[in-house]
Amino acid sequence: MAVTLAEVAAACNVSTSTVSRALTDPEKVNAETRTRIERVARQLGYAPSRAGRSLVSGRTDTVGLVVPDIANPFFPPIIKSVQARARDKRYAVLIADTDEHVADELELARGLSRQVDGLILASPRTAPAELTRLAQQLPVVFVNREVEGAGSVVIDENEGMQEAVEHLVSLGHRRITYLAGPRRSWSNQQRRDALSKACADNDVELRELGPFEPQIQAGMRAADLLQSSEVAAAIAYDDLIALGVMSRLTERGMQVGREISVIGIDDSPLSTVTHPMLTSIHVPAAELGSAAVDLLLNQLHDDETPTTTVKLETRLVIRGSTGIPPENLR
Amino acid sequence: MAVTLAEVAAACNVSTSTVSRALTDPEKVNAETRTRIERVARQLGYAPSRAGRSLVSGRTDTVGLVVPDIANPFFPPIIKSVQARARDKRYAVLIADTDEHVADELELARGLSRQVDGLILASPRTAPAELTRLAQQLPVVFVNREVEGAGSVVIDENEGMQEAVEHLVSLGHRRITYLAGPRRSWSNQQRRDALSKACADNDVELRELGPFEPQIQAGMRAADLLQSSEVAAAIAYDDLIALGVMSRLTERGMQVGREISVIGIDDSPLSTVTHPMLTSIHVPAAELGSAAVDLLLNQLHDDETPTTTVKLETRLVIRGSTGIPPENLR
DNA sequence: GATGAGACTGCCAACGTTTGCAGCAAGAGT
DNA sequence: ACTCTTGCTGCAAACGTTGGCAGTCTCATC
Repeated sequence: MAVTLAEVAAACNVSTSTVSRALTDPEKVNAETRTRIERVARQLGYAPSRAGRSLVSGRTDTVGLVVPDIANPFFPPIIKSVQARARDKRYAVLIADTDEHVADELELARGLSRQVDGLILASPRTAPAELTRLAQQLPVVFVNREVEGAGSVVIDENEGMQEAVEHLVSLGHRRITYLAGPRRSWSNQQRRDALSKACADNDVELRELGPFEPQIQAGMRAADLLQSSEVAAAIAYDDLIALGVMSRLTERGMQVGREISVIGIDDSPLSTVTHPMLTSIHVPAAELGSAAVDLLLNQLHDDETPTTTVKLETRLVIRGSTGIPPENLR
Repeated sequence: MAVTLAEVAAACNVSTSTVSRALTDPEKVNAETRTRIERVARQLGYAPSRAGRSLVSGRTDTVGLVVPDIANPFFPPIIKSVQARARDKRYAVLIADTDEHVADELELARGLSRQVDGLILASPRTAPAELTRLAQQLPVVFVNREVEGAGSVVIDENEGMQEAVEHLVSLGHRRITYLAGPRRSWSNQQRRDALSKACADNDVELRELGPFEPQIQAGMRAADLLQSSEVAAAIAYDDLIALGVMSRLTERGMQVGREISVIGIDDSPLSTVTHPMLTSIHVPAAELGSAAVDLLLNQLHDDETPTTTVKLETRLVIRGSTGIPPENLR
């Protein structure tokens, strides 16, 4: 079916080795024959067989990417940047979606691990011990999670949270409710801690509702809880929950940004489709992806680079969903 | 590094052939040795090398999927269902994102074609001749586009459009503006034709604005055009444009669903986050994906099955973004 | 003219798997 | 006791690529 080295070799009256060298190690072969081989190869439409190459090299030139939910708008930018960076470096990307199903996560990663050189796990929720074990079996980089003995790219939500709390305080809020993400989520812990610290620093009372799955529906559920507990300011685990909250509250006649302030996290493109637009803590999603690829590829090529953690900054993006609290709730 | 057939064979005192057979053709080997081999293989954590297998079989057990934009909420459900179905059938999925860059589309597909058994192209915008040519080189299934000589899964927007127009007419609209998608998009043509027919059937005047890229920003641009041309009812090429329109109009103080009616197409999850919620023509995205995989796998296994076109139905989902037009615009 | 160096190329083994073919042993039928 | 079948297993080739090693040829040097 496909054109092989042997066919090119035959057409050029040289051996397969020479063709192979001409195409991968151009200096090692006579300039004249090289150009001839290159011409014929192009003419015949030769493309090296990945399988053949992979068999002898032991590499697949493919990386795996496991995400919890492609439909969550937080991930597509990450996926895109992973793909773009990988493509630059001549790597293909195999993607798996766990559908937020924690139990499948490890299984999918293991399945992928057989056909890739390295793995990127985005926002994994599997137990730390398992992840460490996985990272011992092949190069793995974690996004949005720090794992012992493996490379990680994480975000530092402290600044963003600090800014968010200060923003609310400056508007007159003294009480903030956190709409928690999944109970065992690492980033939920990070965000809660960051918020907790920011609240303590600013002498703000912190309450919590949840946990909620990072989905719009869950946010709608959160909205009803919020409404019945007379909350004036809420920071959600992520934009999806925040958007669900806004949608539901607006539907029920509340004026978001006046009667209640809502802040999301991720600053996904959706933040701008609602009215008012969602104030959100910006997360540099594209950089998360490319940094992860860089880390992984370093680990693949430069034998044993230390497993570092890259930390990216966050900042608050103020839009219309936050405002001065009503008098009775200050 | 990885456990090979040979190691399992050595541990069992049999030949590699026997191990291979025991694991792939269980009936061909003695029950006793088979169970022994299976046990040892599991114990050693043996997993067949895809490269080795691929080399002899000529197959990769991988399918490629090319989408225009992962971040467009229309595609994630398709991607998910493609992955799910492929996984059921023991296929891996390689994904490429063209970033709406038409020129890259073919290049990405060709790149992928070297490492997959078949290809699924979602909403491609490449010229028909090129697509036909591609389909001659390897099995390809097109989603949201009909191509000569290749399998296709498309949607029939006629019913949905008919329902949409009837819905608007029943509310009192006599004029509809179509917010066109990309000029050379096949599905834009389909949608425009379906709308055109529905309008003719219902004696409604049809106008058009555009083209617009399927992005929220473009929708915002469309909103300003709409506002300056006193339109009371608009049907957008897709939800993203519709959402951008709504967002921008609301921001500028217009009451969507009262002063102006907006209808989207795709019925993406985002339709419910806005206020009012977006009336949209529902497209069975999940079925698009799984049908595409089924078609492709048929093509891969049952030698030469006829290249059929699967057509899926659409229907209108009425929400709050449509309503009775203001008196002066009837 | 013998020797050496250097440039280039071919041979061959190896990667891990599958599979046609042949070999072998055991049992059945005559 | 002989053949024939049946059931199981091993041998070896093949898939396409790479790379170590050795071979050939040319040319310069002494």
